[in-house]
Amino acid sequence: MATRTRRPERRQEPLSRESIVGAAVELLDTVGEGGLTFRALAERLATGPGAIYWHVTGKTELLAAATEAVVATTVAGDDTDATPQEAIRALALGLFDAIDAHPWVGTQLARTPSQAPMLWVFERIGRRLQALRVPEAAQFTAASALMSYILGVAGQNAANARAAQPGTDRTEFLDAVATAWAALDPDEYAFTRNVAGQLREHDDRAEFVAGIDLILTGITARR
Amino acid sequence: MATRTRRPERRQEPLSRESIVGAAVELLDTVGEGGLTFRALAERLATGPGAIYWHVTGKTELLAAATEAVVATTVAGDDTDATPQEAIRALALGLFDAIDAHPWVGTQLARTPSQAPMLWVFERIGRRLQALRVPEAAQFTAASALMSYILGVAGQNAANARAAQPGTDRTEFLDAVATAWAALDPDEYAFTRNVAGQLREHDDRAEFVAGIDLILTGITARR
DNA sequence: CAGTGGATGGAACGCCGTTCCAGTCTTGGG
DNA sequence: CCCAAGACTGGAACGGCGTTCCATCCACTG
Repeated sequence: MATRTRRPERRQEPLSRESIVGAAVELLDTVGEGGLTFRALAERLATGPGAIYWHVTGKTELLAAATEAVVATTVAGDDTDATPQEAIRALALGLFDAIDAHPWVGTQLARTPSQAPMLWVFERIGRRLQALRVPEAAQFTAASALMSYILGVAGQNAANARAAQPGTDRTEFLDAVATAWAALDPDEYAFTRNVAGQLREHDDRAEFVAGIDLILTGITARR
Repeated sequence: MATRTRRPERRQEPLSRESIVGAAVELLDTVGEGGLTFRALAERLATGPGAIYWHVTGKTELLAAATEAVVATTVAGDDTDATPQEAIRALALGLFDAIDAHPWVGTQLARTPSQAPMLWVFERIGRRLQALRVPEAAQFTAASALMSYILGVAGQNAANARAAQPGTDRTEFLDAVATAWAALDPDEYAFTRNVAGQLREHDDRAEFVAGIDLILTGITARR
């Protein structure tokens, strides 16, 4: 065995807010939203639950910090010389992809939207709307509508990820829902039955930008 | 005192799924989302937690049932001879008002949207889109976009209700946020600062239908 | 070299959803 | 008319959660 060369550091790597948030993100990604526990986190960090509270006030703040950590990397890409529409699409898609990779981010954003990350998004969207020459009086409405839509999709993606959690792959899941739709009562659910096929074959990402474009069209179509 | 005329019923009013769901709705309305507890529910129903499980499989189903109970009353109003746009607006507004009165419904809908209530809404919206002569291939996209937007607003309303919970009235709350926005860094948050005034003075309901109209405009604006 | 305070981590508290089960009441078949 | 069977009740208990408490430790400072 190795000789005890020096008295070991207090910890190999001291606890810190960043290390805790990092471990929380890993835990959320691997075990899911319900898997983030102060006990599990403590075990992963080789410490006790109490120590974590020295660096973080509670679970709410921890979740907010984890969300910020993920979103910060995706919103980083700044201005390009794209058209305002393209820039908004790109911004929204960045968020979409982040949520797709980390579904719990969707839950968190939809749950407490007035946090810092959505403020970043709101600001970026707003600037592009200004570039689109949206009248000042309509800017808040337009930006809010885009935000609401994005948050709605975020929540739904998170919900779908939650629902499909077992071994089932995404296609299976979609297929199951589409089949259930197709089996609905023909009188009461005529429309839903009718679009079951589109549900089965649709591409989430493409649908998402299509929705963004719908709103952008509405915004730019002067009445 | 009254004489014991007959042996008392097992309970004055027997437990039933409906009575349990009703009590759950009352609890959610009065004490909030965190106040719905099987113990609190049992106390309100003068029974023990175990008895509730005879009628309801668990908290998830209870929340779903409570949500359905509330939404069912609002989606009840059926077809009129309004234009499709007006009908969609009315449908969405009905949902909005229900969520405004019961913020926990917003949380629930945004959290598990593939449940029955949102299917009702989806169907109704879809039929109106058909009436609008939206091309079949675009119907799923259009209906989904409207749903996502509605769910996004639902989640935000619930979040705001959660955030403002103390004694603060809505105007105060909005004022506080608007003031915070106005105090942001002028370089990093130029747009947000700019619309802080619109945030302060906006009407949630009006903004909501404005967003619906934006999407409807996008849907009906053939490219 | 003493002591002071930032940092640690294990134990404990109170509450939750859920399960278990010993009972009670109702009912319908013999 | 009785009594087994089963629907239904409600209190106790289980395991796990977020959070708090606190005895302890280590790196500094004077």
